[in-house]
Amino acid sequence: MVQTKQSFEPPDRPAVTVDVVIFTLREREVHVLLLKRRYPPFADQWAIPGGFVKLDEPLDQAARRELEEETGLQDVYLEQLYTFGAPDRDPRMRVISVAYFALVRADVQQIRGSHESSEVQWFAVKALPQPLAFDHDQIMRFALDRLRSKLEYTTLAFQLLPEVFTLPELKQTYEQILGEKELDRGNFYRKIKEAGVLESVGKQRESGGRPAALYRFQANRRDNDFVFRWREARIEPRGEGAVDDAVRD
Amino acid sequence: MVQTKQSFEPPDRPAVTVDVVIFTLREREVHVLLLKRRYPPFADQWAIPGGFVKLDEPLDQAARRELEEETGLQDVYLEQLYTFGAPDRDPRMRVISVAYFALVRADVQQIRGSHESSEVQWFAVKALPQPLAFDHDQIMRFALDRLRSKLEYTTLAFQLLPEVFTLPELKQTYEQILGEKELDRGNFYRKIKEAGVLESVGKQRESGGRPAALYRFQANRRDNDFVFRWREARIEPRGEGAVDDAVRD
DNA sequence: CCATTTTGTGTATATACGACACAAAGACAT
DNA sequence: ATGTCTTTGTGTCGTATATACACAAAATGG
Repeated sequence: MVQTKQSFEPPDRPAVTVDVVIFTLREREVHVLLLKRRYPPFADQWAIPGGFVKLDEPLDQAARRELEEETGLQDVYLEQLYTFGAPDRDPRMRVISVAYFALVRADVQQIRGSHESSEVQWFAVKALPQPLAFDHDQIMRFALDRLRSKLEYTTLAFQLLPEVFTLPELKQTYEQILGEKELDRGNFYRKIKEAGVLESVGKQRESGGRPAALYRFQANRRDNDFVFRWREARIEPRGEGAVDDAVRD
Repeated sequence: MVQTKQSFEPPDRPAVTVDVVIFTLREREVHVLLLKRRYPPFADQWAIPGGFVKLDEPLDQAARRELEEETGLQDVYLEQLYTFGAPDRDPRMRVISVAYFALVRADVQQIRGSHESSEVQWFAVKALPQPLAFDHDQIMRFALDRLRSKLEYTTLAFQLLPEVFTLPELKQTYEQILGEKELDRGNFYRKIKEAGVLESVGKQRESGGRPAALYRFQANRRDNDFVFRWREARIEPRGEGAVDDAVRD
């Protein structure tokens, strides 16, 4: 496939990697998966999993491969986040990183440890080790911002919950991601039910007080004409344009 | 800077380019800048301007360089769009393209023709030549989707208009980008004025009927805490997740 | 000076939002 | 049993916001 042609001789090439911010829900809190680096640079610091893109490999396939290597998970929600390319972000060489974020369900927890690095560990996003290696603090901020903002108008939260869940669990997930503020139960329930994306599973489950009804996300709704806006606990709308300004990438 | 280190020998590297979708307003319509390719592949087809990223060059600086080379413009709004990396998107070799979109003001029209390609031309987005070279049709769809969706909650439209403009012009710009449907004048005026981002310039200008008042965008509002939602002419919310699905990149 | 065109403003109705009260369903203790 | 406690679920009410639409204002031209 690589064939030299007239007037198409690219200069020295940067390396290209994918990094994947993997979110999940553990004990009702949002967590991300980090690896501890064994060698310099940034030895003994925590980093987002990632690796080189193979020459004939699509970008999101590379992201899925990394995800699978680190967690053993397949078929998770994956979305490209942003591409980071500051010339000095890796001191060894020019590395351009296409960052992704992934959401894995709370009930599929057969996460296997990785072989490559000394340690793999879930961290609550509220208690991340800092600083992370490379520019991964910045990537993490991007991922969290995106997750928060998309939560306001998509069904992303369902990707984090187990197959079957209760409304209090769903509500708590929203609160976790959006911030501290507690959402109003009545308004939340009404809005989510009016959206018509929930399917009752009839059963119940105990949790201290009155049992909560179980629901399942309407999987058949492949027509994603669904918009679920949540404004009550609005986070400061630091628009992406401003973010970009801050990147100076 | 490039130094070989232990256990960090990347495989053959893909080439990395930046492509820039450049939007402007010409005769009240949204246009994009395209180049006609002189050589294969895709000879004589139209393409989005772009080029290789230099080894020590930040990504958005590369995008600004391409933009400047093609249009002579500086200090325009620029935002990273998405990174396209399908292995076969360029038949010659593996090329990963970081796409950007730019908004240039209508009044700064000293666009100089390019030297590199045979032709440079503005096209109305409603009358694009098709198909474009490479996967540029897809990139164009992405850019338009992003422009539309960001128009609902940011001040992006002002980046397309000249320094001083009228409310009918602003309204028409929104209509152009959002689609066909005509927005309600009363509601639009009220909303935009309540947002408090307009500064009256007092003067007037003729246009057939009653003269329209002139306004300037409040530049001092660098604090982008401003949110301008427009819902009336809601476009089908094909969320980015769905878009990603469609990419299969 | 009256018709026409386009800009600008006001109003009325419907819908959505946010705060809050209260009922329902279990567990547990007395 | 009965009452208290806790959490879930539903209803309501005032307010804000959105949308549709009417009408006034400022020019132009016969």
